[in-house]
Amino acid sequence: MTVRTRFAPSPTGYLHIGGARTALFSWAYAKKHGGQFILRIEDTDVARSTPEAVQAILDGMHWLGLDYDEGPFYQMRRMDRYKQVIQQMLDAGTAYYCYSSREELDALRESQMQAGLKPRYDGRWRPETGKVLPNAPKDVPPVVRFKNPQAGIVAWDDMVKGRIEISNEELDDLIIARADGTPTYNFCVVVDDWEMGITHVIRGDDHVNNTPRQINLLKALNAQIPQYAHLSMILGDDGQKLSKRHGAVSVMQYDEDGYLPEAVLNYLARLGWSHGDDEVFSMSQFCQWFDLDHITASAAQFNTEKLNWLNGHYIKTMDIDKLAEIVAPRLSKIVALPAVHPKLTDVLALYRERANNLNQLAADIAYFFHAPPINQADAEKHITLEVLPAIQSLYVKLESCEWAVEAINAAIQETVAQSQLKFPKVAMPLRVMLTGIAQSPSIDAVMHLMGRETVLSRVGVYCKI
RNA sequence: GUCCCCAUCGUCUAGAGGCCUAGGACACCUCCCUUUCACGGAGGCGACCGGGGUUCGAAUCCCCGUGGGGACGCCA
Repeated sequence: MTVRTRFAPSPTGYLHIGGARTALFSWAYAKKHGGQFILRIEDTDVARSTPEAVQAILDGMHWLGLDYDEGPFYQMRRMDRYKQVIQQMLDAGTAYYCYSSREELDALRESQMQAGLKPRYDGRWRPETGKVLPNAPKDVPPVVRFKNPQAGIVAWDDMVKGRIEISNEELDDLIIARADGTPTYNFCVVVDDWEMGITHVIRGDDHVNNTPRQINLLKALNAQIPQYAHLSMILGDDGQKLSKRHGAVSVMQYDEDGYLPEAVLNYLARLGWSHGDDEVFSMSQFCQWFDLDHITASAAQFNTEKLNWLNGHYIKTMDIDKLAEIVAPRLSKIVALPAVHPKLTDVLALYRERANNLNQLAADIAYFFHAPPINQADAEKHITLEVLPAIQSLYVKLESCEWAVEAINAAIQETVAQSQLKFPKVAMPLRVMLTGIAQSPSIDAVMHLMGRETVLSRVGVYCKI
């Protein structure tokens, strides 16, 4: 039996970080076992589903590189099939019409809650041998309910949480078709998982409560029961549940915020799953290692600091040409590139070591491409009357020296010796003049890369007598 | 309220009864490297929720508490 997994988001919002991890684990599990990963869009909630959300999910999957073998399948396009199955169940007596109005149901729920009971449908329209049903009201379009077993237990061995048993007494007859005839979530999932041959359902643990209902439905349909693995949720950086206002941003927001998909993927893989002490690994390595035995059963808190560290790691180690490709558009947003400028890959070679964010990296190197604003505090601290004569004499040397790192360094050393200043006394003001701030890589390397013309023009500002 | 799930450093985690004086990573601190800031290197700080069992032996198994979370929709 080949493994078939699926990711089944409802298009009511972005692909957020929790959904992305669920997708990642499902994807990896299929890859690991040489099976198929299926994307299914659960869009039966017509009121809340939007094409924009569908696109956002597709974009997120694409950015992360989570490719699917089949799909995307849209549930709205399978309506006929669902209705067919509902009719079969009606005919087989495993489902029935219920004419209770919403108001009636609300009142029932209310009174049960008051009495300290779990709110459940009381089965007033459930046909039973020997039971006399009320007359169907003319003005209430009926819903279809599943005739859930009333005794016994439903149990499954969850691949993450272990054995879970629920008494059928806890369950009620869930609605599988609305009054307008459209099928509901639990029913569509069951039909789809069944007909798409899903062998492993890997999903968020907010679905644990749906599982016994789905298993009962599957049994009523004589369908194979898949394996279930329920992943615990991801909490925000502050330990709070992710929500619209609480960092539940789209994965695409991470792209916008300067993160590499490699870093996000690696981070997510390690959040709730482990392979001994391994922290940094590629997706192909992950797909070889991934299993359901090493998934943590408890919720995990998102940690941006660690993501930053991983992001830095991938920025430092990735192919430099590819890095340049990614940084270029971010740089363009900050500065218009001049006709003549240092090669981006050369600049990145000098700067990637100190970066852990693509946007920050682009901002940090912008001074190579335009005259930077000078930080006043840094200027006042380092560009002093005391050092100006030395800078002026260096300027003259730079006009004619060979334009190589060693030669530039020699010129600075010579200036240092002649002026009897310490090296930093000369290097720091240069930094500020050239980069605008007091921190940069080796000043000689920066100058070399920047080019003689730019260096002389930026230093020259301070050399007018 | 009812049902279900969860519980190791601040955070992510290793841990399948003796390998645990509880390991790694991020963060933090110190030192080294150094031409500033980073990077890198070497150290350091820091945890088994509480109580009972079971056992020669428990972070690991069981029970009870406590705390946290989820679910109880004609949402998914």
